[in-house]
Amino acid sequence: MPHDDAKLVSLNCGDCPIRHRAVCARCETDELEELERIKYYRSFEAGQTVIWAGDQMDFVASVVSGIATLTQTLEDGRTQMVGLLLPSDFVGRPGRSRAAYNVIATTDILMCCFRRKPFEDMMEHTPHIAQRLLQMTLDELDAAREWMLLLGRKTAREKIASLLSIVARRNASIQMRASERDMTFDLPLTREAMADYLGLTLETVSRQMSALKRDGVIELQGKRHVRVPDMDRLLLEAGDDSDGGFII
Amino acid sequence: MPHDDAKLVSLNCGDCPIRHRAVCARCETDELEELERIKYYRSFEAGQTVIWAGDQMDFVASVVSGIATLTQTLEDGRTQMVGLLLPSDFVGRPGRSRAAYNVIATTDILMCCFRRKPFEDMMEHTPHIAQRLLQMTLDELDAAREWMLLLGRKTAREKIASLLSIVARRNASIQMRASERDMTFDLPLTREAMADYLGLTLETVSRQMSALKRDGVIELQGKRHVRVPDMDRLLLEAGDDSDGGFII
DNA sequence: CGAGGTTTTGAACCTAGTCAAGGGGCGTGG
DNA sequence: CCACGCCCCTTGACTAGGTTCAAAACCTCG
Repeated sequence: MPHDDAKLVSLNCGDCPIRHRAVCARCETDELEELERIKYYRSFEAGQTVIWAGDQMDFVASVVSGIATLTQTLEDGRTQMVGLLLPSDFVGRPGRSRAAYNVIATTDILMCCFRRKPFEDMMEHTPHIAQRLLQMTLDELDAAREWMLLLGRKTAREKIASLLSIVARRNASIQMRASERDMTFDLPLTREAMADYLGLTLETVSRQMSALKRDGVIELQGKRHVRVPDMDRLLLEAGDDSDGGFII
Repeated sequence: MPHDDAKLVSLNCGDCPIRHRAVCARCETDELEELERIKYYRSFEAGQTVIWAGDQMDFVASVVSGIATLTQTLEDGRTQMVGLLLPSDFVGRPGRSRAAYNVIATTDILMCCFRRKPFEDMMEHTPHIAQRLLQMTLDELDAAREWMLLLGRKTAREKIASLLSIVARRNASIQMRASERDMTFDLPLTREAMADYLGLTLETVSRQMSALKRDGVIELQGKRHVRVPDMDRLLLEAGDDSDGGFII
């Protein structure tokens, strides 16, 4: 039995930090009440495995806070990250009883879980949930496809620059100041996790980080704290279209 | 204006070859009638571009027959395939007015199109469509993630073997004889398209095809016709788990 | 038969991987 | 307080897998 060490938490949906971005975003008050009855919280510490691929999984969940990764592995141990789970992201698939991927907590995380069967039943008569889940899944599919371009066609340097701009952009959107050229943030990932994200080795990640630093594209304070003096320069290094690939 | 040369076709939903697998799979007769009113057919010849990324797109569609590809490109021309569209697959995204990817017909194709606005409206009050679309999108997301593992972590030889087993398996499922060890099929893709799928150059694809042939994993009659004498051997070469990665 | 597109093959090159050693920060325990 | 071990990261030297550039074979279609 996993999850033995999950701590118990209680939270009112109305006060939930991801209330307006998670699967429940479109739910009305009465629908929230129904969800409230089947939900429970679980927390995991940084480094813990939330679920192993192939495990029985009788819940689905939203990430409330913290960061987790979705990874896939080949028998010989080669591993590829296939998803990065941020607050409000959804874990699990309605209608599927076994996990398809490993879910690993990168930082301490809190998850809002729903027992799978009741959740599936509720989806049947609550279009608001299915609608929101569809929207979220379509967004994830777009992100996965962007990522495929990165994995298949970008150079190591471009891959690193792309990852940094993604993290920077996400950070900016949280702090609500996307316009500034100068950006500072903490990398939530180890070099190894970055390598698994980008389809590289950790040595290559390290070398390219050093190269970007040497070339003045980024500044490092410690291993994880990054300053980007010129965001446009970084985006250029990432090799994307100048607009960052946004489509409305 | 593109699509000038699209041929007109007429088809009754009841007789449609993708009736039970496309977005409309779960629709009742009355819902089909409503769809029938907003649908129209378009056909494209092999090699034609159906849509350019960024183009205005005022329809969504199902592939009825033939094969198309979804590709993304960097400014310098590097291109990565991010989706392979087979009969019953869905094109376009409700709620989005501009295409995110290039859609290119690989063979002659026939598409069943729905004007976007009416389709979106219909989705609102027809849960059967949204439900089916969610299911299809989740499947696509799984496929994309499997693909990410391939792009990020597999060797050229494993990539080729993986692609061949995917095509072989799909072929078997259409012909309903998955149990046979020996399989024969036509590759629907050029070497260049294979390369774009796998994140390789066409030269590498060609070399690895030759190597697999030399090693007796596959037999070639012409460039495109493939015979796999031992499917298990091919799956082994693909580097996946022995079960092919199926999860129920 | 010739033209154009597709594929194969060869040789040189280069990017990223592999293997190995060492640095730096941090917590624990003497 | 310092020493030690541990983990994470960096750097170096070498290797290998895949790309690039180039040429030629193959196919199909007019």
